[in-house]
This record gives sequence, structure tokens and C-alpha cells, in this order.
Amino acid sequence: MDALAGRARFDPAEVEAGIIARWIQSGLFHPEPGGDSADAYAIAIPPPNVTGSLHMGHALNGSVQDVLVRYHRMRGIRTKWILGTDHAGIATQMQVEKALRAEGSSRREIGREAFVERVWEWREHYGGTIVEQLKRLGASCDYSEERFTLDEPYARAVAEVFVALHEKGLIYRDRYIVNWDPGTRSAISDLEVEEREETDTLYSIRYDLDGGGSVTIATVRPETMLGDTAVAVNPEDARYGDLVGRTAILPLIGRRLPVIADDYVKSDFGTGQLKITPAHDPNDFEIGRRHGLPQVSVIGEDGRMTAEAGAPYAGLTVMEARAAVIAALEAEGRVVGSEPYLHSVPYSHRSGERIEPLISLQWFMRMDELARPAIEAVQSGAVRIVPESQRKVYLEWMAEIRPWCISRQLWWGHRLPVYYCDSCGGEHVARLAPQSCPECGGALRQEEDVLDTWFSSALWPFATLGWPEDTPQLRAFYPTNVLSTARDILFLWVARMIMMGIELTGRPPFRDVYIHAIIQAPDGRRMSKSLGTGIDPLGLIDGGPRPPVFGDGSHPPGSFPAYGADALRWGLLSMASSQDVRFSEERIAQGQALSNKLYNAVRFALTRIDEQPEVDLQSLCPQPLPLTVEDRWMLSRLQRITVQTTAMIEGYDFSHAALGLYDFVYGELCDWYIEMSKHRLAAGGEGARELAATLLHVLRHTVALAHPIIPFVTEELWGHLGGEGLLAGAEWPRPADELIDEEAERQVSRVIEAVTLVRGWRDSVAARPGQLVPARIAAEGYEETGAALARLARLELASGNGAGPVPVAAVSVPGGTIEVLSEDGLDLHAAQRRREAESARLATEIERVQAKLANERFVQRAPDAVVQAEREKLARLQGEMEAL
RNA sequence: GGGCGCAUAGCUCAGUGGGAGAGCGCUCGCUUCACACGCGAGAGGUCCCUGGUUCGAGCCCAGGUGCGCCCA
Repeated sequence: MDALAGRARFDPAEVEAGIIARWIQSGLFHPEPGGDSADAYAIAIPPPNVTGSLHMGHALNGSVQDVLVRYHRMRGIRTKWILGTDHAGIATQMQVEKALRAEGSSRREIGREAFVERVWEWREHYGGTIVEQLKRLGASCDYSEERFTLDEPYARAVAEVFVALHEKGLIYRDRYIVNWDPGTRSAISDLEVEEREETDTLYSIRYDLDGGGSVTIATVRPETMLGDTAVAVNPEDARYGDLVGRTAILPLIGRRLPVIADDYVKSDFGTGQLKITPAHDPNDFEIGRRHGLPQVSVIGEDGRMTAEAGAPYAGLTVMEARAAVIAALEAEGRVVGSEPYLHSVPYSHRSGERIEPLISLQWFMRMDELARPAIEAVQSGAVRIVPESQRKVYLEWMAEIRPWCISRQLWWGHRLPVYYCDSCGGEHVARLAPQSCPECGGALRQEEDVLDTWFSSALWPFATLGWPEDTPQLRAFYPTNVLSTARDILFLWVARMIMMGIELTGRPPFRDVYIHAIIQAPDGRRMSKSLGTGIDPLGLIDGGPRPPVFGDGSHPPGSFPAYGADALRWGLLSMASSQDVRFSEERIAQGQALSNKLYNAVRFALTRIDEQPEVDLQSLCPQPLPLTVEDRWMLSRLQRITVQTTAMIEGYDFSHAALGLYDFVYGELCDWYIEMSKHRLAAGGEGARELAATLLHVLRHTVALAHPIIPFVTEELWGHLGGEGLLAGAEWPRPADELIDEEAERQVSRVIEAVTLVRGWRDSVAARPGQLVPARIAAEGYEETGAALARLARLELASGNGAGPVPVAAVSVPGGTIEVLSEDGLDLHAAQRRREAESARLATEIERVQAKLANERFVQRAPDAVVQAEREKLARLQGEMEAL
């Protein structure tokens, strides 16, 4: 109590660290594995990059998951939030390479072994920040068991999966066209490619035909013509039917190119005659395979032209070669046209460089067989995707899934468990590295490539629990209940987890997939460090730099105030309702206001109760005592908000859960219940004692309901309210049907309306705020609430009925009027304008309702209840008009 | 090229067939014995446009415009 007495504001900075420590120390976040997963609740966190730091997406997703986890823990369910980090192959390797460059070195200079060593050191140094940041957010992860996708047990799971899928024939090696990223010098998967609209020059080039005539092809990549092995037209294209089977001569090179027919060729693009470069265009590659065309690779993995491109071009960069090829063609008079052309160009999501499609020897995973049961799982509802709209996105992508290039020419990651024998040329895939070639005894060398990071991430929900061993953890927590993430990794990660989970464990890895909203910068762009549109969530908790886009108009931009973790959580959750939403600092401020409001409500209750000589706080038993109408109303509303909040959380509607609590705390608990019942505390005695019991009950219940969303302030207040143990481990409030009281709800909502109307009237007659206005209630339905009406509207009620002074004014309220008995200190004249406005409004309303009721078709066809309601409304409005 | 979503107050957003809402901002008032991160009262809207369904449309349907995202 004393701790609260002097402090008018809740100060998150003062209590957050201590509360986190108590939570973690309590062991509440670490459930002992036991029993069956059907009785448990588990969420596997999307593992953040080990060297990353918390961004707004993590903060939102962390808040979402923590609401779910805290709620279920309070329901008494054995609850585990599986924590860990991802080695994030390319991202991490690029960070370390950047550091090496700054030192004037490179990974190639120091060699693979030293480089990998260096990355581990980097991880030791910079890793783990994000886990500490999650603690600051209040995330109730199981910090005692942190996983890492490159840890030894995890690596065993990865090798096991590779070998198993290889044995099934799903993993294979192939020379295939891949997305080559010259920036990382590695192949990347289709999903890591980002298409960007760009304007290039579309050249039209004339190829002569053997035996006379010519074809004209259109291309934005003339340098690739050096690798052409055919010319194609659409088989339906009447113009060119006679060309098929003839031979074109490749300019500059002289190679003879068959003219073929293929459906892929669009007759209305360019001339309808297409050059085919199987080695450098994914579509041409497919056409080449269909027609058995040779593949001529003219661009190498270094992004330069190869020897096969021919002497003048070998060694040139792609752009140099383009200029040289065009110059040579122009010299021959073969460029018959050029025009600007807008098209989409593939870029590497990783390095930002332009993708160079080329043929490379890589490892692939065939996905169609794995996709089938994963599609079925979602179709049957075994896996639910929320919101529903994302379900279709998933199903459509899965239906057209393509092989996944899983090898990466990187050094940081899981090296493929493939061993080559140089003596006999054998290839061995094994869980444990063989000492020598099982066939000839020769020396073995392990595949240099590592696996795509997402390969190991795909195993996350079960590999973190000890799979492939049959561990107690696995039995206790797998399958997990929910996977929460943003939609940008639905394919990259979620779909692959579902496929791998079903394939390897026989069960989908989670029951629900919750796809949360993406929070954009205030200007509508995505939040990103590189765009300058990102903010550090901790800067909102502790106070931190405010980027210009988040400016409050001041120059220079200045900083964010320290809002505290609860404010951040409430704000983010309240924002994230529709698909994309712009960050609004006001919502964070609103969350802070809510925390403070709750804090002060509790502070008020406790300090007032403590002042009562008759009331001993320690022995007081908080319980619902529905004595007065406002008690009954409050307790009834409390049941409703309980049902509502529970349903919102269960339905993943966090925004409405957060906003609903705000409305309850401000609009019902503080503005009305506390205001209506204050005087009973001041009066003391038995009434004060009874009220105290109810008020404390209501506060405890409210604080518990709000805990999953704003855990810090509620945990702090729980202690002051005499709650047993930690609120994080307390029981989730249950609604009590017997406390629902619709009559009390009607009465109190009526008095609320009346108080508001009288206050508005007071304002219009310039009554001083504190002035008691003599009045009489000439309205029905205020038998139990009249005293409250008088107190809150500052009226001095005349005793007796009918007799007494003649009213000087009447304020229309539900059920009648409030008659004002004295004009002392009131400017009744000033109320004239208000009356006129009100009268005009009523007249319009009455007219509309009358017109409606005069409409025969309305009276005939609308439901009786609606018609009846309109009639009652008309009567009410006319009554109000008369009162004026 | 295909698909999905959005358009409501100055700003950020609720509102899925029956009297247009919240927070912030704005105006006016308030040392009302919890809270100025507060309290009270106000001003502010062609619910993007056109057409349709319906007794009745912000809400349902069609078309259009603008913006965003995903896939190819």
C-alpha cells in the first residue's frame, strides 16, 4: 500500500526487470516434460537469426505468442514456448564476410576452417542479444532450454532427414537451371528471388535462314544469344508454319539453329519468333529439355562470359558483353529495332544482385510427393490456417510446388552428408562420416556445399524436442498447437514444416497456423532498417531514437518516450487487426495510458480502503457482493468482459481483446463503477467493508484478465492486491453466469445516459462545474439510481413529489425529464441555441421515422419486431420533443 | 498475365442488412479528496465512384477508379 500511496504514475522502468527475474526464477516458464501432448499447449517460436536483433515483427509476433502462452498457462495447462535461434546461413555469413572485408581480408583468404571458426566466434559475441530482448518484452519462453539449428543434436536430425529422404529418392543431384546469385556466389531457391519491374532495351535482331530469308527475334538480353541453340515459333502461328524444320544461322557465331515449334512461344510478343537459350533462361531450359536441344553455357558462376561465348567475349562481364554483342550486330546491320521495354527482372533477396539463371550441378528435393499429404492436412482441417484467406494461398502454391534447390555454395551451415570417392568415383550418403570408401577403400571427401537454411528450419518443431530420439519432450509437446508468423514465410517455412512434419513424424507439426498482420511504417512502406523505416522495439520500451518517418513534427526528430513493455505490447496487438496496418504511436501511448489507469484504479482502491478504521485489508476477503444496483451492474459487466476476452484470445482476435479491455477499464470500471461507489468508501462502516470486498474482487479479476496482454503492470498490481503467488501462475478468471444481471445493466445504462445528458445541459447553461443545481427527477426507472444520478450530475434533489417550486427548465432523459428548480447561477438563455439544435435534430429524426412508418411496403415486409421498434422510437422522440 | 486485400472523421483504425463509432489531434471548461498518461462537454463524415438487389445498403452483387501485397 505504502508503495503505491505516493506514486501517481506507473513507472515500468522501475519494476520490469525485477518482474522478469521473478518469473524466470519461479520456473513457471519451464514445464517438466510428462504426459501426452494432447494435454499440453506448446508453441515453437519462429527462430530468429542468431546474430539478429529484435524488430517490430518479432515484437508483434512475440506479443501474440505470449498472449496465447500466458492465457493457456493460466488455464492450468502444461504450457511450453519452445525457444531457439537459427544459424541463418547466408545472412550470418554475409555479416562476417563484411567484417572481414573491413579488416582487408576475405573468407577465401583465411580459408573455410578458419572462416567457420570465425562465424562461431561472431555468434558467441553477437548471438543471444535477441533472446535478452525477448525477455524485455515479457515473452514467457522456456529460457532454460534454448536450441540452435547448428547444435550437435540438431545436426544429427538434419543428417537423418537428408539420408532418409535420399533413400526414398526424394533428394537427388542434378544439372539444372538455378537462380545463381553472383553476390553470394551461390544458388538460391525460387523463394529467395524477388522480381522487380525495370525498363530495359528490347532489341530486335535479324537471324538469317539457311537457304534464304530471315527471322527477327526480340530480346532484352542480347548477350545470351551467344548460347542460343534454337529458334522457336508457336505451332498455331499460321505465319510461320513453313519455318518449322528449317535452320537459322546464329549471327556472330555461325552456329546452325533448328527452328522448332513450342506452345510456350507467344505469337503476339515481338515478332512471335523466339530465340532459345537453354543454359540461361528457365523457360528456354524447359523448352530445350522438351526438344533435346544442346545447352551452351556462356555465362559462368563468376558472372563473366565463358570461353564457350567465343574469343571476343570470353572474360567480359555480362554488361560489357551486351554492349559488345550489340556493337558487332550493328556493324553487320542486324539490329533492326530497339525500344524501351518494362519487364520484371529477378534479383537476389539475399545479396540484392541481379540473378543470373544458369545451369549448375546442385542438390534438389522433389516436393510433389511431400506436398500431397500436406495439402490434404489443410483441406481436411487437420491444420487450420487463420485467417482463412491464407488457406487458399497455401493450397494454390502447394498445388504447383516445384523441386527445391537445397544446396548452397556457402561455408556456414549444415554440410551435406555426402561423401565422394575420387578413386572409384563413388558417391555415398551417410548419417555418420565413413572412414574410407565402402566400395574401394579409397579416401573420401565430403561435399563442400551446405544445406539451405530453411532445410533445417523445416524440422524446427520436432528437432528442438530431440527428434529423431523418442524423448519425453517430444512425447509431451509434439505436435505443437500453434505456429504464429507473418505471411512472408508461409511458403519458405510454414509449408515446408508441414510437409517435413508429416513425412518424418507422421503428424502435422501444429494444429493452427496463425498469420498475423504486417505493421508498416507510418508512410505505408515496409519497416526496414535499410529504408530508414524501422524502429527498435526496445526504443519504445526504454525510450530511444525516433527516425524521421516517425517524427512528431519536431526538428530534429528527437526520441521516443519510454512507454514500457506493456504499452508496446498492447499497442502492437491493438493495431494488428486487418491485413496490413500502419504503425501508430498513439496506440502505444494508449497502452501506456491503460497501464497507468489500472495502476491508479488499484492505488485508489487500496489507499481508500486502508484509510478505513473498520476495514482490515489483510483479513478482507475479496468476493462479489451484489448489494447495490451498481454492484450488480459491475459484476454482470465483469462476466461479459471475461467471456468476451476469453473468446477473443481463443479466436486469435488480439486487437479486439486489447481494445475491449481498454473500453472496459475506462468506460465501465473507472468512469462509472468507481465514480458511483466512491461515496460508500468515504462513508465508512459496514458499507465500506462490503464495497471493498467487491471492489477488490473486481480489480483482481480484471488484472488477471488483462495479464496475457499487459503482463508487467498486472503482475505488479496482483502483488499489491494480495494475490497469491505470481499472477503468471494464477488461475484464469471464470465467468459466473449467476452474476449476469440484465435488469441492473438496463438501469445503469439508463442512468449513464441521463448523467451524460444533464452534464451536456449544464455545459450549455454555463453551470459552474462544482455547482449543485436544485432539481427533481420526473422520470421513471431511477428508483435505485437516483442518488447516483444526483451525485454524478451535481444535482441537489428536492425532497417530496410534485409539490415545491415550479420548474424553470426540463432536461429530457430516458423515461422522462429532470426538472430544474432554480435558475440561480445558470444562464438559461444560453441554453436556447442548444434547445434549437436539439429540436432540429429531433424534427429530422421524427420525420424520417414517420416516413418509414408511412411506407406500406416497409410495414408489410419488414419483420414485426423492427416495425414495432420504429413505432416505439417515434413515440419516444415525440415525447422528447414535447419535453423541450 | 493470374490471384488476394483495402478505400469510413485531420491522422491511425473499429463497424458483415434497421438510429455513423473509438483512440489521438482540435475547441471550450475543470487544482471534482486514483490518475493532467486525468475529468467533463463539444466541433468534425458525399462511409471512393456508378449501377443493381432489398421495405431498408457503410455492410450484399456487378462494373469502374485508386492504393497495397502475393504468385508467374
